[in-house]
Amino acid sequence: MSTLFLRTLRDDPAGEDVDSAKLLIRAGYIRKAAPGVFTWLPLGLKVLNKVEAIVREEIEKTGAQEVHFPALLPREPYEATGRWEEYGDNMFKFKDRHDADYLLAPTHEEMFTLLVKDMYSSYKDLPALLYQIQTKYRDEARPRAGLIRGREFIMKDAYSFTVDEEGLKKAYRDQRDAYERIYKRLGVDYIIVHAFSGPMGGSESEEFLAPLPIGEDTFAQAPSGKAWNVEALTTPPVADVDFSEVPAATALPTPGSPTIDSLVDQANEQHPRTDGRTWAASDTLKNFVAAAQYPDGHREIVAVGLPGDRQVDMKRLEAGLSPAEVEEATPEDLAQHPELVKGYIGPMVLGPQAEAKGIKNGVRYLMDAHVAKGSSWITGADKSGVHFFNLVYGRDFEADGVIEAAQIRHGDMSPDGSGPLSFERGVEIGQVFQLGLKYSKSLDLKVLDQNGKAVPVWMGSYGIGVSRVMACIAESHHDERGLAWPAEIAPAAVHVVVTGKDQSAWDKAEEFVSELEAANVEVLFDDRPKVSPGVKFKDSELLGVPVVAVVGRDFANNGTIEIRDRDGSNSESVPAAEAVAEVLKRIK
RNA sequence: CGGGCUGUAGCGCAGCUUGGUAGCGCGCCUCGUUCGGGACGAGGAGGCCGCGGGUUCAAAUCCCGCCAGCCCGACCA
Repeated sequence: MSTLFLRTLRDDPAGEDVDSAKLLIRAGYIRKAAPGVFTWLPLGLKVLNKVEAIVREEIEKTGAQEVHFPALLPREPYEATGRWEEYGDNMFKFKDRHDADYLLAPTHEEMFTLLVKDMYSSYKDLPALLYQIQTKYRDEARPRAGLIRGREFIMKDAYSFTVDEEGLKKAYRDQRDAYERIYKRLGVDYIIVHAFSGPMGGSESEEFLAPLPIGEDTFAQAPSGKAWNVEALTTPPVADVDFSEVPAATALPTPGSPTIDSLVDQANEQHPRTDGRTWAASDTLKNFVAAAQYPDGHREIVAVGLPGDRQVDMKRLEAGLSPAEVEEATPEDLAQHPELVKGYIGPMVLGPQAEAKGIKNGVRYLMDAHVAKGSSWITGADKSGVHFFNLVYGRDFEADGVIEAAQIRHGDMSPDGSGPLSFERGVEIGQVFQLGLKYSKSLDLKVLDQNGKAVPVWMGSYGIGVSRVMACIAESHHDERGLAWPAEIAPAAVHVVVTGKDQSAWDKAEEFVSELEAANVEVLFDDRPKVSPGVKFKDSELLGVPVVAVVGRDFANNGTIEIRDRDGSNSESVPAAEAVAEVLKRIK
């Protein structure tokens, strides 16, 4: 360490929000170069390289071959898949001196697809499995959490190319298994959640999340142990309700009730129930008007019916209307639909009812999956200050379809019916995806099958956020004194500290380090002269190497070397002659 | 993109209200003492006080503009 390029900091850096970023900077592993952009220092690179090595080793075991694309790419391939536009401001775009458009790749599906298209044209060439470990760029609106959400980050991305869906499923399975091995070896906790595949297209997809309170993704867990990304949650079918006793629907005055709260108050005041119960928000049906903007430029107005006691979850709604981007209908949107009376919008002017009445507004009416057939509602009567009571879904009105739009709450039934859901936060550290034919179709990747017929290739994509995983490990493996790396990725196996002014201890430490190195043990040797023991101990805790060996006072006094774990536990003083064996025992 | 806050030595910060020699802690250099839990003494190096303009005899400090960073929100395969 006397020559290691390192400067540890005593104070937390200003402006870092998460422990992993603070500690990695303080311990001299990384340095911030710009928001969301970091410089890797020798110790940080060591850890990163170890993470990469494990990822490489396990991915190679699946038969994947490593390639390396440029990060700097021309516009054309991204134009072909529509992502030049779709990525929007999140992609770093710029022009070269000839005024040609370029980008810093946020992802490489296009390039992999085109590469295979260039080189292969027969079913005999497949399956093919390629991967790279690459720096990716995304111009995040707001980078945060250090390496966890940066604008430049390192990712392993792999792609499978197979002639049929069965091949894809097998490749998917293989990668998924490899991911489990990787995360286990890295010593990072993970949970596999069912994911919505989003604008990437395709069908089956799972995310690997590191459960961390600082995570930005919320996932739901069922008692069965299964987990879902909130966007991917489905509501289990709700049983039909018997409405034979429900009286005919009536439109009643509810003056000044444009909101659910005011409506419930008005209903209880003006039209109290006779069964002793009071009206509640859950008795009302709220009709939310959304605008769906499709990639082809088409804008559709959609109404969604959902129980009044639930909020609209825009992410889930958007997932249901994919690939459209969804926002609440603007005043301009509503101006085109005078039949939609703000605050009093009801089913009777929407979907099938509208058509039956001859209102040709083209507004699709989608029902949230929580709403049971046969359930009766208080809902808008399309006139200011008037609501329907006892309007029954399936008797008085119908919908054009069912959608997942309502916010999921703690305690809701899980999709597999195993019990109530609970929620936790996590950081996405990997994702496996059955892309299907999306990219092969848009980029025309085909091979000739046995019959000489050109067929599109089935693709899968598999990503691991390498630098992000490292940060997650730092995030979950530290205490108030510093980092505490799992042995597999620690920058060294043992941190040897020499203290005191006794020359024999310094000589012994040198010898000890040589012996360890001869035994193939990676050593971080704190041989800084004129640095007090306290500083060296504090730094050893900050740096987080799992085993610490101290050659100092005890050696001078009685020839022993103290060996302990990073957290100070399992401290033992062993005769110098046995110290190497003791270290080997611990790092086994 | 909206709201809030902050830019002063390598790092963390004070000074700004009330204009007048630019400070503290850590780190760094030299000498000596110390040497198992962030040692001590003495001496030292290091600043376009974010940038530009204005007010003033005089601006880190007051005014205007810009830029950058951080936090909350929007956004986020």
